[in-house]
Amino acid sequence: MLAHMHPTIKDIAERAGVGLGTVSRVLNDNPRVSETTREKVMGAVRDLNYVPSLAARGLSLGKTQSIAVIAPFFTRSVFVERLHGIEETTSANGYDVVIYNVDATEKRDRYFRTVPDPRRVDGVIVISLPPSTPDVAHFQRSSVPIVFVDVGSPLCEPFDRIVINDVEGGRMATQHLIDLGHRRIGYLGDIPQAGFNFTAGEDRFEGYRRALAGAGIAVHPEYHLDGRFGREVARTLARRMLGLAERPTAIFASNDTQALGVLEAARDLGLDVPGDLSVVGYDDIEMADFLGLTTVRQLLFESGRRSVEALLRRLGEPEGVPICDSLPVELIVRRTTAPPR
Amino acid sequence: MLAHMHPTIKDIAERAGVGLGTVSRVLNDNPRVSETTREKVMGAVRDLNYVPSLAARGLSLGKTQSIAVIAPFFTRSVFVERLHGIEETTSANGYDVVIYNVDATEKRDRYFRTVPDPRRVDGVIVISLPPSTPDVAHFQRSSVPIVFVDVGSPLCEPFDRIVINDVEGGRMATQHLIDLGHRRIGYLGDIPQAGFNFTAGEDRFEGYRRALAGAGIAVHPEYHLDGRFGREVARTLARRMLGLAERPTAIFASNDTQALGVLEAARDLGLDVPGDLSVVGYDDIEMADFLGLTTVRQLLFESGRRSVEALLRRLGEPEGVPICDSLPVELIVRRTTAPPR
DNA sequence: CTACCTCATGGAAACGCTTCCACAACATGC
DNA sequence: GCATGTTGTGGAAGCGTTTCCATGAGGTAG
Repeated sequence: MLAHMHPTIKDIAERAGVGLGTVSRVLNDNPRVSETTREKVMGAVRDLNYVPSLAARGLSLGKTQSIAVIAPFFTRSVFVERLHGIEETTSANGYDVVIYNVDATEKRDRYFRTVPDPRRVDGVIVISLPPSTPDVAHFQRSSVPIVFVDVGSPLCEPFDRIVINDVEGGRMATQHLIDLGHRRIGYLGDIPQAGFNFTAGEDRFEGYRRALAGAGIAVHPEYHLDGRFGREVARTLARRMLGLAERPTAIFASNDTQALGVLEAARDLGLDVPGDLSVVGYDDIEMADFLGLTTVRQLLFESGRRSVEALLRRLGEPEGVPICDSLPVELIVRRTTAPPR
Repeated sequence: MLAHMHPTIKDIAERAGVGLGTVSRVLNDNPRVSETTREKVMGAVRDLNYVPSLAARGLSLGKTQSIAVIAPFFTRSVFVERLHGIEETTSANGYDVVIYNVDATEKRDRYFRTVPDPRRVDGVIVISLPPSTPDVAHFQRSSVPIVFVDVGSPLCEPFDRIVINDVEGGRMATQHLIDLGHRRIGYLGDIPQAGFNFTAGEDRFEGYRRALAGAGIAVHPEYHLDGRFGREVARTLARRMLGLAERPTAIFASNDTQALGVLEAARDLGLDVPGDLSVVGYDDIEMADFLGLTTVRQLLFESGRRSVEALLRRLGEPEGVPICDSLPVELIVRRTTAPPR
């Protein structure tokens, strides 16, 4: 017995003594089927353990029941959390998630060109990767709905997007330090990784700049350093900044990982945190809680969830003005910030 | 102009002035095509910007060019790292990765039943989730190759698998403490999350047990506590263990996250690490390095890479004895272990 | 009793690909 | 000169769905 073979609607039709169309109608809840035949068919479906072929349905319908996620460095907690929200919402709605990890600009370009294909996926979520003008033109030609998460670029305005108010987050972090009485406040950012043009860093810096301006504090160029993402680089840079004759009494790092580097640098130099140095991070990754790091929390999981919802909405309603969903940020004050001595 | 429509091989055939079969042959590098027609076809492919339909090819060939990963709690760093290795290797070989995150046993059961379907994916990688006997029967009936990663269960022997020598890892960690002169060594494990039957914890405990036995140290029941995965629970349990009249001078936690909880407990109780208490973790997640946590490193990324390689091998060679690839573990000594006072 | 709807149903066509079979054109061996 | 390859090619069949169209059965109204 070919018990392991997969039955097709033809097998079901034969066993139930009905036609192919009828089986398909039953499976798709078409009301134009009598109750008795419906039951006969459902019986055969159970008997033969029928499972429809997604590929065949996809071919016939032009739908794949799967959505693609294009994200950079998906091992970083920030992306993992977003992906988590995406996965949960997607699976709850009967879609599959296909992940495309971008660890080099060539991969991004390749995925941007090949993934948004209606025969491949029903929708695409792009995280933190701003497209170029040709990319946008290509996306618009494609009939696949695209949602951008955490991409501030104005080029994305024709598409649905979930944005984070990073300017506000940067402002809040900096204002917190100002409110504590700090005047010499350093900023440690990550360098827009060659060609990636992440915008979050710049926005957070803009918030920092505005907060200082609002308090009438001049931006001291030596208090602003950027480096490649990662703890080690941040540690080195922070050490340099803390070695200045008139060193800052507080440092705002544009993400928690770099904030850890700052903490290490402080430890290296024998500086007490928060006594000699206040430190604020950004993202509120798990480690931040463990270390008592003051930071700015963003709704990562939620951003993933909403991106899927936006996609599903767009699938039902292809036309219509693009929505822009802005997520709030929140300052989480812990033990690495205090008034300066 | 329907410039945005996707051309089919029929369009290519017409434009190149050849038949459908010829186009297909060119696209599949069939040698039975003359050089001149091959060039004509390739020209048409470029002109029309042809991209083949995966669904159609899949339907015709019974292949999908995608592999599934079924993993529990994929936000935990351990799984993220493994997934990273999987994604990288998979994309390098022209396959797509579809992720199925298991956060409840029902989801695991559902995925186990529905995902290993040759019409859905070409292969399946299961991480840390031991199957039941009926599951195994179902997997064997299915024609989809399956690779298990980090599943010690003997039920998996009919399948390819990548295993981690967790017994040895547990032994190494414990032996390290014994070598330092500790005799009162606690063990903090994670509870086999209701129904999941993760085996790693038990194996690590077994290693702990053997190391003690080898040194002629009796296992003290009060020095062994298990709790749900997570820092907070571990913190509570560790506090309990450290509150004993004769408290342990060292604790081996079965994973780094729980080791963090132990560190917190020590902090709570004003115990100096490693002066009053030595702590060893397991996994070597990023935080371990930051905190100077002594731990056991396993090759997470590598385990992902190898699982894909095993799958690809199996796709080329469906029959043949299942391979069992055992990955080494390594003790990383940092600053949380020292001889007892 | 006839004309006309409605409802349930069967099956062909279409989706875009691969593969197999048939055939034509030409070369080879005796 | 004829059988016998060999090579390149075209196109039909098949993969498993959905959908559209045709049909027959039964119901209702005149």
